[in-house]
Amino acid sequence: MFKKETEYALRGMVYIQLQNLKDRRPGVAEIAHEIEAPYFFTAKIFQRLAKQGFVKSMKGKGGGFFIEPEKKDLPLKELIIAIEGEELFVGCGFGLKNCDEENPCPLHHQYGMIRDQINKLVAGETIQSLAQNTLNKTLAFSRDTEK
Amino acid sequence: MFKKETEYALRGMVYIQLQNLKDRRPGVAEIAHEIEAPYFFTAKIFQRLAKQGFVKSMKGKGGGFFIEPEKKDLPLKELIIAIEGEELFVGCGFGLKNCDEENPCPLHHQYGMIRDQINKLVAGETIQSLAQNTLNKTLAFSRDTEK
DNA sequence: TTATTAAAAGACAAAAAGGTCTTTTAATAC
DNA sequence: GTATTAAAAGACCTTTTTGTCTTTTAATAA
Repeated sequence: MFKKETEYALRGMVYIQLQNLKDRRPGVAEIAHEIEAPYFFTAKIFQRLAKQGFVKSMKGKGGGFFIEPEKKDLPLKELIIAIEGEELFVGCGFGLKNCDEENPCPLHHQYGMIRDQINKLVAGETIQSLAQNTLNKTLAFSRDTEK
Repeated sequence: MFKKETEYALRGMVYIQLQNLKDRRPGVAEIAHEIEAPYFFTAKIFQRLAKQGFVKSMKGKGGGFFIEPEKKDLPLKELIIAIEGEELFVGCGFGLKNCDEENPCPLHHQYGMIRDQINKLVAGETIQSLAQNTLNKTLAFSRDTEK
């Protein structure tokens, strides 16, 4: 469904938020390890997210990543679109350019319902809501769970 | 959602089926043109599908592709899996290897519902049912519609 | 100010996806 | 048979995605 980059970004953002709630700022090494993503790839992804303002970072000793309070309630959708574009949210299941109500592809209505659900999900959930899910439900999304 | 290759395959299969219903066997050139896919790429895709038994082909004059009666009711899902594997139908939205009921990711339940819908759609529809959709609904899935 | 820590920047590389083209094989038409 | 038509086979290429690594910059600690 999502690209690897998007998956790593989502997992990493939730991990950062969870740590921030404990007043910690995890660094790339910690994030990559916990979300089971390659170190350098993780570094690159979060550099980009930092440049785009989704996270803040601090260099040097005690440095690491953190999410500003006003950003933690950003819908996942915006993060996803920033990474992989919006095809998933607007495209036709059949891949047709000009598929619409006037001119529907054979999957138009059925696929439309699924696409609407995807939209609803990622527009409704936020990094914060996922972090809360994790806290509430005796969690599970990373090595944390192995305890 | 789907790979380009899958989209072309779905569009092409439906087009072949529609033409078969008119007792025609379209060739690669015709298929590629009608579904707006690159000629050589389309050729490669249908060679593979022929090798896998999803379509039959005939060489030489009057040759082209056709779908055997017993194959036309094959669920889209089988075709899709043959092309791009089953990740879409089994994977975790978060990309976790061991995400399950015991150990759910923060998106587990919400994403699970979407994945179930996708499964239901592609398990329920067939090349034939899509062709019928097209015939019934004053169609639309290709250049045909430009009339 | 020097050492250390950690992110930023950016080059580089491997793998997968997407796409192109030439040659070969098999069918039909003559 | 020969010519023609059209798929099969397979080499090749381009772009995107995924991943790696080195060097630079900025922060803190001593």
